[in-house]
Amino acid sequence: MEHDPELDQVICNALSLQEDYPDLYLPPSDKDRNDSATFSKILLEMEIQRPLNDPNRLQDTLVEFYSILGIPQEPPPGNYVPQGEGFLSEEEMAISKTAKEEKEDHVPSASSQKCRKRTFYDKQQTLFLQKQFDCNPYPDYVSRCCFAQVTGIPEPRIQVWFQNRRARHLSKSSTSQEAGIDGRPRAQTSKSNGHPC
Amino acid sequence: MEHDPELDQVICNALSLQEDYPDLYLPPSDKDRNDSATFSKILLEMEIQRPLNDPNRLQDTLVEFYSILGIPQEPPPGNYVPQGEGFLSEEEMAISKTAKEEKEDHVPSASSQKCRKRTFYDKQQTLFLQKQFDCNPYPDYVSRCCFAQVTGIPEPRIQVWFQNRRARHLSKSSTSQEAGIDGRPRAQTSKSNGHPC
DNA sequence: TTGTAATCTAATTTA
DNA sequence: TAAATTAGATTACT
Repeated sequence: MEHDPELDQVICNALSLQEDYPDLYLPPSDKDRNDSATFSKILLEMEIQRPLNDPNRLQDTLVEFYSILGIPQEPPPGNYVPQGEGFLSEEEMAISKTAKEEKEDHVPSASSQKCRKRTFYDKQQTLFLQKQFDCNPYPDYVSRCCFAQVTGIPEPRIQVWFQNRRARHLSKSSTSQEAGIDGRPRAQTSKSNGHPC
Repeated sequence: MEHDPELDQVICNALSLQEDYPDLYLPPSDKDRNDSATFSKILLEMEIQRPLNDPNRLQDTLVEFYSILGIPQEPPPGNYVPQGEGFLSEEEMAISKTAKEEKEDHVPSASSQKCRKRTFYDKQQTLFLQKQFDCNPYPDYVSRCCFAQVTGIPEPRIQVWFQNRRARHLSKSSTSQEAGIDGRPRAQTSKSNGHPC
């Protein structure tokens, strides 16, 4: 078998997707996944490349395509209400309420949800991350993925957590002390700023 | 029913998690999800708060806990091999090979995977994002989620895409022209740098 | 080589 | 107080 760079690329993409979605680590329920893939494919292939910045129009479009695909739920991104009783079951009613209120607001571009909502981590998660931070304030991607697996916090959030933590902790220690932290001291002046790959 | 801020917080966390993992938009397969939740919970509750920076030790720990939970797969983050034939079925063998090679390398902290592997987007995805960018180079969280749904690209990746795109496109146009782009011109000097929430 | 995804710092805003 | 966002600079890889 020869080396196929195109296949390599496909694999890299797939792995990267996997790593963004730890759910894919689980035994897959293929039917659902294919539905999702089909959905995206149809949307893209029908070349909906008009600007989607009018949320109402996009909302309508999404609902339309979901109904074409025979998926009953309407898909408001950010407040979809799961039907099953797994994982989020206890919050279902409240989420439903939130979604309805959002609907009545009708102006998501206002103050209702410009930013991603702040995530709050519980004591165990914070403690865990702090321990890792004390050991190495610059965890690489693999480590971050490990932390994500253990804490249940998505890897991108963990990355942000470490960024913010470094901003607070390292700069403070560099002003008060000589930044004698294990791993790279790093925060020195403003040179060699890029990533350490 | 009274207002419960604690419940609100739980809901916010849940929504944020959902938004990081579009898979949760799908009809959930509850058993699998509970397995995952249980896994994380056990790991946290047994207070594995020792530093996880030795990947080999973590690897062993994860395998051990997976076996405790009766989950047969070993979970190397970044190169787990899915068993089903959905979504990634075509690449299974090749991914398996990659995972095995990674295993033999045994030194993930070297050059094998410090960074997240670069993701490549196909023409349609790029075209779609470019159209959105031309319309508004500062999509808010809701818009980014919409783009994520349509393109199948995870929201955090879309955020990075727009960051890089702004870095290239906006600064270039501001030097050559007067930055007369729709939406905020923004990139003017170096004041009011924070986020626009 | 060029283009682009990923990473970092520093400053900032919001809840 | 801390998570989220941005600009700007940099690095790695194709």
